[in-house]
Amino acid sequence: MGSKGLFPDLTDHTMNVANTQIQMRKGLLEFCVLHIISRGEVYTSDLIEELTEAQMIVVEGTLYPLLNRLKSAELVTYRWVESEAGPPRKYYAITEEGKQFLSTLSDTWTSLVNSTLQITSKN
Amino acid sequence: MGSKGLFPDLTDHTMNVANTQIQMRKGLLEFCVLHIISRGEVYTSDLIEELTEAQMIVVEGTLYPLLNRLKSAELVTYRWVESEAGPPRKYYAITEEGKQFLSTLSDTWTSLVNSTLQITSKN
DNA sequence: ACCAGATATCTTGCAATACAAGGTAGCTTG
DNA sequence: CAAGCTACCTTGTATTGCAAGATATCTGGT
Repeated sequence: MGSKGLFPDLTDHTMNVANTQIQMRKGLLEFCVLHIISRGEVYTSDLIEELTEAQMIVVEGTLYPLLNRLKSAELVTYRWVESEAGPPRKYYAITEEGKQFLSTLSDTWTSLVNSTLQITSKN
Repeated sequence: MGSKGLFPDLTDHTMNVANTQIQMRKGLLEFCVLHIISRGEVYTSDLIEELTEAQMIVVEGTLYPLLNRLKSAELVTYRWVESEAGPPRKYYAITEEGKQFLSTLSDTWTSLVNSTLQITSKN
């Protein structure tokens, strides 16, 4: 939000709903992706389809780096599978380490929902 | 997670639980802070106290920039109030614009909870 | 052989922001 | 008037969602 120019930043009221929605989804997206993968092998288009069905829109530019991070952290693995029509696909599966991580994330998510409820239910 | 050095980044398994917890809270923190302010004038220590009670830890270095962003976006206002013991305090109150914003955030939050539930309840 | 289109993966650059750490300043007490 | 507390603010770092575009594979029509 910083004004990096020479002038006072009069247009810097950029805190908008869309931006906050993005913020809210961070981390949650990782949680959901890991959960979907934990249910069985999927590739990227499968993930996008299920996330979109659940009203949680995600684009490729977001998902590929996220999957690479999960892979680097050894929370998921993948194997190449040839497609009947088109280039080969990376099918992702969860690791043991990933399962433990997912379990902790579930607890964190439950806590956050409860904390938010505690605050927003006050009047 | 990129390896920026000359060697393969063997130590780059930095995707940890704490990090993801931070991600999950982004945006949500703004939502909760705005909600607390909407219930009546508070200053920073009040906010920290209530957030801590709800297990949503936050430190000053996070909260002050956040409050300044809310002020710049005209979602909240503040007035100086002298303290009986110590330096004066900024007491924050929500604006009409802030109330509308908060209402939209509530809807977003509800949607996200439902989306996550839809995904994580599958098996 | 070749080209167009569809599918799939990956990369670059930008913007936003939580946090750690440190700084400034007012007030009270001994 | 020095020490300690309270309160507000700033700087630097790391992370990451997204837009936009690049690369590569396969199929089918000509």
